[in-house]
Amino acid sequence: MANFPFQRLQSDLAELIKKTPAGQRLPSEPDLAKQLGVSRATLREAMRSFETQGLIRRRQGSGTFVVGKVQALDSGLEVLESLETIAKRMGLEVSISDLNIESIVADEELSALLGVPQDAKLTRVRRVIRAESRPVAYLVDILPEEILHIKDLPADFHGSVLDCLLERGDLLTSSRANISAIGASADVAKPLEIQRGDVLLHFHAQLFNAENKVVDYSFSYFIPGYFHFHVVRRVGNG
Amino acid sequence: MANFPFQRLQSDLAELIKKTPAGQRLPSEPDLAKQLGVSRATLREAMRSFETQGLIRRRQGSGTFVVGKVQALDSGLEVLESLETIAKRMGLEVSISDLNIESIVADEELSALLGVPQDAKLTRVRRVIRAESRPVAYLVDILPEEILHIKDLPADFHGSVLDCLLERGDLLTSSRANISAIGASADVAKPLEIQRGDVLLHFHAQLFNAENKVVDYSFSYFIPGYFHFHVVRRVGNG
DNA sequence: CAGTGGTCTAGACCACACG
DNA sequence: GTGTGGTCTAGACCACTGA
Repeated sequence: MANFPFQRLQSDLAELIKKTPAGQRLPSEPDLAKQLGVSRATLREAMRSFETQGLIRRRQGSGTFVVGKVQALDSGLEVLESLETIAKRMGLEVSISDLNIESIVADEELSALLGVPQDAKLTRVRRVIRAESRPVAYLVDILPEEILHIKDLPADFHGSVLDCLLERGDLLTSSRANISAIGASADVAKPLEIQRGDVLLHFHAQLFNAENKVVDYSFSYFIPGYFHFHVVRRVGNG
Repeated sequence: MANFPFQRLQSDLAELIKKTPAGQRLPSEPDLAKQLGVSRATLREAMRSFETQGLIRRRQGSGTFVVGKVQALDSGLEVLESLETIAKRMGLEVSISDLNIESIVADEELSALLGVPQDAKLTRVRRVIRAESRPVAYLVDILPEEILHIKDLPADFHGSVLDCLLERGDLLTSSRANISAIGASADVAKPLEIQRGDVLLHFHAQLFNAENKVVDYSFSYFIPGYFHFHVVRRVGNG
């Protein structure tokens, strides 16, 4: 018995996943745990990283499946584009699910972020973005109702609030995005069909119009393996 | 007994941490688990997110401590600056530890990334960056030996390879950084004094000189709570 | 040395998918 | 119903800290 079960386990798992054809189901967790000589808890912990890399997908009630090589959505951060636009350019299919549109009221935090009075009415749009039928991102946009009323959203809304505003002719200039990493909370883990605590890349951003007013505040959660975000950084004058 | 132990647990923990003075030790894990009516495994899972937020710090053998409010290092991604430069501008103390400088040989991957022949000699610099004595980032730079030989590093090297090259007068233009999120591997968890699997923000970047040659390839791992990275994104012409 | 966090185990019960 | 992954428990052993 190795002294470091976890390291061994990860390489064993990597090998197993590699040699399993795409779409195939892995042995069940209890079986696999026995085969690999570890407890189920340890096995599950080791599987997490493979899931955030997009190599496997677990589905409650049905099993854990090996995923074929995924084409990640590739985007430079200097330009703000919708995921739809990026996907289209790359020739990928994306769709949305779990669409939820609600009218909410500004609390202290939102009133500060959006520059509106407290208790102002807001529109919140939440949805899951899927690439090749897999959930890959969870997006939440919050806008003042004057900017976007629930009724303003087209019946065939297909995922991007940004594209909606642009098509309408709104003059938008830029977005300020904060970039972080978080563990998935229960709220976001469920729609993304991942485990609570799984690693996510997280943006929260303010979108500005030509008058420098905030028209949209958004939270975005990305499953890392499905995205390649990059940015070119100028070297500061030394 | 609540049906959702975890949610309750997280808010109970948040409250406990809030009302505990900075620097104070929390009860031990077995004690706390009993107090809160959960198993130790569940308690530890719930504590993870507070650690990546920089609210608590766990030290093996001594205990879990509440951390006073931290001033995060704030940086725009348009400009590449060393963490040292950022910290200095903000009036924060940073130091380095676990400095390791080695000569290595290019494998296939590194030869492609750095644009050097396979088996070329490279210099690798690894170190932990600490802010107010806490580990907050783990940085690895890899450069061709012609660019930076081990002997070229000053005896008083204090953390930034970028600053080193700039002070020497190298003409550097820009860096291309890829941004992702990962769970900490054992290798990086140990020097950062966090748990394996904890959430980290991850950059890997190529640094270019005036001739558009790659002079440095770097991996960076950041504990999310100690950093605020942001970027201004131009709205793509719709 | 006693007490702490770090890791792992074995087993239980649940919610969900599918036949 | 049966089998899957999702969650939680109770307890063990280890490595480390600090008196």
